[in-house]
Amino acid sequence: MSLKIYNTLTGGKEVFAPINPPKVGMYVCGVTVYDLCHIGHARSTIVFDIIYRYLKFSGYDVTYVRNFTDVDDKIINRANELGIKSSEVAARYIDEFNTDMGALGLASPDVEPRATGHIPEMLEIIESLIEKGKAYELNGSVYFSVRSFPEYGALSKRNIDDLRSGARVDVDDTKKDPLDFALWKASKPGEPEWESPWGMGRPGWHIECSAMGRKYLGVTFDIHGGGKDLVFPHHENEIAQSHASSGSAPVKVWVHNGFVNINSEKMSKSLGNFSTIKDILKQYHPEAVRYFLLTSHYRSPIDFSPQAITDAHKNLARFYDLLSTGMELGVTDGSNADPSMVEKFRELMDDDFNTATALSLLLTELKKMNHLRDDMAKMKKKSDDYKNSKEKLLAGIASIKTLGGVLGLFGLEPGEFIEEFKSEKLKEIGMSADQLDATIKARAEARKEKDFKLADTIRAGLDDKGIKLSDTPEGVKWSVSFD
RNA sequence: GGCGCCGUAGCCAAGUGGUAAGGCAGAGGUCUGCAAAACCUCCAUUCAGCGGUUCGAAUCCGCUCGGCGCCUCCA
Repeated sequence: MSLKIYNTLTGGKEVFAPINPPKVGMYVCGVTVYDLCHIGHARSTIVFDIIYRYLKFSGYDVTYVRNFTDVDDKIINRANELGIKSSEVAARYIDEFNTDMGALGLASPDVEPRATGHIPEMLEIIESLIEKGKAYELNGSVYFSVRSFPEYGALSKRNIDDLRSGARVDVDDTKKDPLDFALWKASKPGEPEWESPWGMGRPGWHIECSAMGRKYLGVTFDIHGGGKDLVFPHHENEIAQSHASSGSAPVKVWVHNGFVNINSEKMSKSLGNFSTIKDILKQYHPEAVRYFLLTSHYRSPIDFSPQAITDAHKNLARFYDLLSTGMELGVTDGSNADPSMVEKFRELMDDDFNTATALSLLLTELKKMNHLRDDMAKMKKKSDDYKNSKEKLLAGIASIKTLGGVLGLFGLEPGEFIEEFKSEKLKEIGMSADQLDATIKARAEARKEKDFKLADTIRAGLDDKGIKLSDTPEGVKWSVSFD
C-alpha cells in the first residue's frame, strides 16, 4: 500500500508521488506574528508536524519549511497601539510562538524563514511578473492582474465571474480590476519599508510564500499546507503569482486542515470565542491537547471542549501506565516493535493520515497488553508461559511507544507524565506532598487497626479534592481523578 | 447570491458499495475489608428524513430538514 493524500486542488485522494524521491519538499504557512496563538494555530501546526513525522517514518527525506509572516497590516496596527516598532512586535510574538509550540512538543521545521528576510527574492518575482505583462505598477504599488491568469480559481473551485468583487472586497480605484491584488504596497509614513524599483514600500501578503517556497524548495515542490481558510484568497493568489512568473505550477499537493470549533462555530477573534494555547496549557497537559487534536481527522472540524480534552487525558494516562510497566520490564526503545502492528499502522496512516483510527489501533493494543499483564501476574515467573508472555508484552509496548512516537506521543518518561500532573494537582488544592503523605499514612494505620470507617472517611476526604487512592500489592498509590 | 463541507449510540468519533472501529459515560462480573486501577461481559437490526440506483447503501444519485465554512484579515 502506498500513501494517499487528499489534494485540495483535485478534490480527491491521490497516491503520493514525490518529484525527486526520496526527497520531499513541504511548505506550510505559519502564523502572522501580531498576537498570541490560539488552539486553532496549534491544530494546524500539530497536523503538519504529524505529516512531517509520518513522511520521515515512511522513509522520505523531507525538507519542511514553515514561515513567519513578520510584516503585515495587523502587525503595524499592533505596533502603533503599543507604541513600538513593528519588528519588535514580530520578535515578541515569534518568541511566544516558539514557547507555546515547544510546550506542545513540536518538531522544528528544517527552515523557518521570515518574510522580511526575503525582500529581494520577492522583488525578483514581482519584476518578472511585470515583464511578462501579468502585473502592473500604479502610484508606487504593484498589482497582479488576475484576469491574465486563466487558471485562477482552480484551487478554490471558484469562477472569476462569481466572485462578487466590489460587494465585499474594497473597491480600490487604483486597481484596474477589483479582483487584482497587491504584490507590493507603497508605504505610508511610519510604516516598515524597503527600497524597490517603484519606490519605498512593503510586500503584499501572498508574495512572501511564493518567494520563500521557491527559494528553499524549488520552482515546483511536493506539498503545500495551511489552514482551510487560506485556500482563498491566499493560496489561490500564491498559485497565480508563482505559476505566472515561472510558467509551471508551484505545488503538486495542497493540504488543508479543518478548524477548531467552539460549540460548532469557528474559533475566531471576531467572535471572541478563542482560547490561547497558554490558557489551555494552564489547565491541561500539552500532550493531552495533542492527543485530543488527533482524535478526529485533520480535514474535519473538531469541537473543543473540556470534556474532549479530559477524555484524551484519561486515555493518555492509561498508555503511560502501561508504558511504566514496560520500563520496569526493560523496554528502552522500539527496536523490537511488532512488525504486523507497524504494518497496520502504516495502512491507516497511508489513508490520508487517519490519526483517529491509528489511535484506536494503539488503544486496542493497549487493552491486549493490559490483559497480558494481568495474566502474567498470575503466572510463575520461571514458567515458559511467563517468558513467552513477557516477550509479547515487550513487543506490544515497544510497538505502542514507537508508533505513538510517530504521532508525537509518549515521548515523556512515564513517571514524568504522571508526576507532573500530580504535582499540579497538589498545587491546585493547596496541599504539600508531605501533608498528603501523612494523610495516606494515617489511613494506612487505620486500616491496620481494621478501623475501616476512619480509613474510608480519610479516603473520601481526599476523593472530594480530586485525589484517588488505590491499595495495590506494591502499597498505596494515588492519582488524580477528573470527575 | 456563488462555491463547499457536515448530520453515525447519552457524549466524542472512524468507516464512503458487502452488511456499524475505538474512546468517554452507563450496567453486571473478576479482584478488593470496601474501593480504585486493570481485565471480562453487555450497551446503534441501524447511520437526519423521504424517494431512487443496485443482488446488496451509512456509503452512489435526487429532494427535504438541520448545522457549519469560504467568498474581507484569519490556522
